[in-house]
Amino acid sequence: MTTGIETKPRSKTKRRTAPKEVRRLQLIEATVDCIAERGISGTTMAAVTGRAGLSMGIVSLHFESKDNLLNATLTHLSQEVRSTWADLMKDDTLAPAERLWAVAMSSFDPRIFNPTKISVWFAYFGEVQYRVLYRQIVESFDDERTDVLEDLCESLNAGDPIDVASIAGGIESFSDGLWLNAILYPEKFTRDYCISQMATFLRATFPAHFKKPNLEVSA
Amino acid sequence: MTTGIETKPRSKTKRRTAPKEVRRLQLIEATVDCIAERGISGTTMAAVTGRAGLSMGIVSLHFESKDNLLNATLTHLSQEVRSTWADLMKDDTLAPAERLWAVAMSSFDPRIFNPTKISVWFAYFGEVQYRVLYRQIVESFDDERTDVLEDLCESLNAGDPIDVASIAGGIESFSDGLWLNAILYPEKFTRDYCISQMATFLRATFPAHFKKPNLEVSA
DNA sequence: ATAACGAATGAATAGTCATTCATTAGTCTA
DNA sequence: TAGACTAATGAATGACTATTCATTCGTTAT
Repeated sequence: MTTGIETKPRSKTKRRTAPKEVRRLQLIEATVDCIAERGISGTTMAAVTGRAGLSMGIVSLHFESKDNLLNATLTHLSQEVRSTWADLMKDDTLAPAERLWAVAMSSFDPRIFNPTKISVWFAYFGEVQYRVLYRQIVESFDDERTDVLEDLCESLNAGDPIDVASIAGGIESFSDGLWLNAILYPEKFTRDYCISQMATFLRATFPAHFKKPNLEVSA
Repeated sequence: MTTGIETKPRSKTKRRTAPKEVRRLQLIEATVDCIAERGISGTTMAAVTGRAGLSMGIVSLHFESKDNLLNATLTHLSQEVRSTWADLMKDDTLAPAERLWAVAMSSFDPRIFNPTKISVWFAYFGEVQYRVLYRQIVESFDDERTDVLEDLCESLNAGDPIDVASIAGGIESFSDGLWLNAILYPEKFTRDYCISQMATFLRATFPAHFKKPNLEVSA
């Protein structure tokens, strides 16, 4: 620890063995925090394991290598985003318009829409160009969401398939753009501001379904 | 060159001295290419200087340090984006609606909207959370564009100031989101697709000013 | 209680990289 | 052309980091 890396002081109790899944999650969460604080390249093994309160060798024990840990962390983030919208879809009392609204707004659920998580996402996006696996992981989860959005647009719109794909693409782009601005300009792009931006977007896109006294976000 | 780094073979002619500005630009351009290919952390001094056909020591001669080179590269990119829209504003024969259209569409000018440039932008965005200077550089150029967009919206809208800021924020977010998707999904988010997305957005936002047989992009 | 096993440790290793600076080469002046 | 000045070089240096593995420790079964 020659550098000024902030580490959670190792617990004074004797070391304990723990189930594989506990250790994996512990390391993934430490990785998320490290990336948010110092970026992917600043996320050294010493920093991750120190923050997790474990020893250096533990990563190869549970993930084989740093690369694997980084991949697992991205997969974990993707699953977290997926469950944020997919859980809402389980409620089958919702009308299609409400479902579309809920999925679109789920991007701003505080569990995933916060400075730490968003900055980790953009750390990965910054490497997507030359890390094939990162792109594949992100794509596999995004595809699923795109399909759901397209189906929902279809059921509202009865439009031709091309428009449906385009509208779904617009919703996703807009929400990605709001995420980026949320880390660039957190003062302006607060959660409430982003939600109201998305609301305006949805109302303009489906004026027949979303009226002025708008539906509320469920999250 | 123990790794497989691709370097432009050093020219066989004798080395030449060159004006400071030539060397600086040469190094900045090599840096852009390197970042697009291997990310910021993969952008080593050996990679940059090798690609520029120069020796390792040259960076400290012209930029003092790697950090300075990285800052200068981001500033260079920002200036390039700025001049892409600012040059269009020089044409004072354009009506406000045409000016707004032109500024919004300038994001997709091939000089700045291409895989190399966009991926370098996102490499920097990925570090913006913990590199104060990166955020400051981006912000200083963005503020200027936001002001211009707000003024143009104002002159179209005659709306209240809050709406104007919000609409400008929407245009910027949407264009950022299209950029991100352009590197994630280049097959779908082509230049033409992004332009048509932005056209739809502008028409929905200002139905009175942008009719179906829409204005053409000037770039 | 103790043996046996797997989890966890962390010092040592091997490698990478930014920076330095003594040296070399091109250019300009007198 | 000689001398002086500055641009450019690249080997050497020192700092940092992922990975390894012999050792230690905790837990479980007997």
